[in-house]
Amino acid sequence: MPKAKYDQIYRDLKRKIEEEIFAYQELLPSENTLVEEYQCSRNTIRRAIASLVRDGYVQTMQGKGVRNIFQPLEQASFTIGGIESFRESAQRNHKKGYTKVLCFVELTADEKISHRTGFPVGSELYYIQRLHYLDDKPLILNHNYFLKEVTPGLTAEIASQSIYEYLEHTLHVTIVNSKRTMTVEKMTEIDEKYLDMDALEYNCLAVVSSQTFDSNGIMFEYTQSRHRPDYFRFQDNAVRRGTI
Amino acid sequence: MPKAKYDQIYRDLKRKIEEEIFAYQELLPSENTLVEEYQCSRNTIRRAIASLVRDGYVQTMQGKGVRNIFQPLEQASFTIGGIESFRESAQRNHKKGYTKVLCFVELTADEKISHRTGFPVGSELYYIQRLHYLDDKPLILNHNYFLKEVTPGLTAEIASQSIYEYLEHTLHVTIVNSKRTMTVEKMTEIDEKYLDMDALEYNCLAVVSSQTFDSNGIMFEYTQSRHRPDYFRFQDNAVRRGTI
DNA sequence: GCCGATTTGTCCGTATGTATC
DNA sequence: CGATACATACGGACAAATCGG
Repeated sequence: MPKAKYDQIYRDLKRKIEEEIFAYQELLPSENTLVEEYQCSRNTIRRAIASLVRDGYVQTMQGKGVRNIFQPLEQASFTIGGIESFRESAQRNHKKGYTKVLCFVELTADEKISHRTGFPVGSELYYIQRLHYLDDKPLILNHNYFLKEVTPGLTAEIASQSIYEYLEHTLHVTIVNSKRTMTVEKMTEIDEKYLDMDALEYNCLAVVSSQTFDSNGIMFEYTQSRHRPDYFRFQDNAVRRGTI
Repeated sequence: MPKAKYDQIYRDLKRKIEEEIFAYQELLPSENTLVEEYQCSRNTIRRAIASLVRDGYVQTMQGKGVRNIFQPLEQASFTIGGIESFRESAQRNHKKGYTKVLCFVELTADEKISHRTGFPVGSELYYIQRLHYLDDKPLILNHNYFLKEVTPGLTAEIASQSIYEYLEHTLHVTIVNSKRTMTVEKMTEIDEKYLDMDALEYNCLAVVSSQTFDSNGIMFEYTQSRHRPDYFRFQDNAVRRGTI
């Protein structure tokens, strides 16, 4: 739980924007006004605002002010945002999810696995195959590779609950950074079977591959998530350099 | 051209990382060392480093240092990054691209268009349909909607070159923010025809929808880009809150 | 068009806290 | 324990863009 002042201000402003206390296209109070309001330095206010810019909530305009450009949207489908587990995503999307473990083995990275995942040859790994359900529909087929050295004691039981919860709360591994690549791939028979798809309808999947790093800068996870295309949605906000 | 000091330092460090002057997993010089080296304040150094973190180039570790986690990758296919035009992307990926204009009309947003694009009903728009080729292969079918008020004088001729170049250099519109959504959609007959696809192979497309804002916080562009799945690749870096 | 007030952008110096070694 | 390194926060100065009179 971050209790930094800039983070509290950031979250307070974010809430006010989401609750439309600031209207769309309206200017937020000036930085100096917010300094008075929150009793802090201007730097701290600016840091909170920079985070809102990165989220695509506001737009700063030199000489004019900070404009609210947040539009509440009907997110019909399952939306992927920053770094979060399936559980957290399910909660944020107000859905009930559960996870079935299809396979749980230990293995050593050979040349082929190394090339695919980015782990060095010889790394001791857990390989886990899981199916994520949302509202009783199988949506995501997940292939996880975890570095045993960083994630000792992982079990199929834990994998059926939340691996991230185990990592953060029991092992105190902190997830910091995640590099993701999104592509579209042909559906395999395995995908078809587990995701309950008809290849005549869709014959492709949305595939998200990610490498995740812990607070020591060690890559400890490689995951390939294969998503049902009709429930996949990825959101992003790009900002031209200069503001952050 | 940003000539801010923090931006120069950011780009210099980025270059050194890309050229592997700092090795993978190596620690960068400490902030205080960089303060000496670049003759600036610690805040300025920290700002440059924060940008590198956001790019997924480095990882900061309190009490330890800043670790280089950049891995040069073989980007076999066309990669999408931040905000950039097709032309810029083509150059970055070292490919030759050209653009064919399929349709160029002016229209007024009705209820349906408004709902799809986010423009208010009654907005005067340019609607442009374009096909982007890379190495003589049609890769992207683009549907653009531009707000006439912000982008006056747009022509089919300009659209066949670079609309963004016209906007930035002639109209001096500065693109600041872009909200994007990625989904996978069924291929239509139009897609199939123009993108030269065989629906028996792939029957889906990667679809990127984006709303783009100018420096006044006005949404002036809505674009839907329909990508050939076999050449589509989107990269992203997610960071847990706290660093930025 | 100019001037002054307002607002955001950049940069600096300093102090203190916290994590690592 | 002390030294080192990053994290947070403050306050101040000046630049650049905008707006109203």
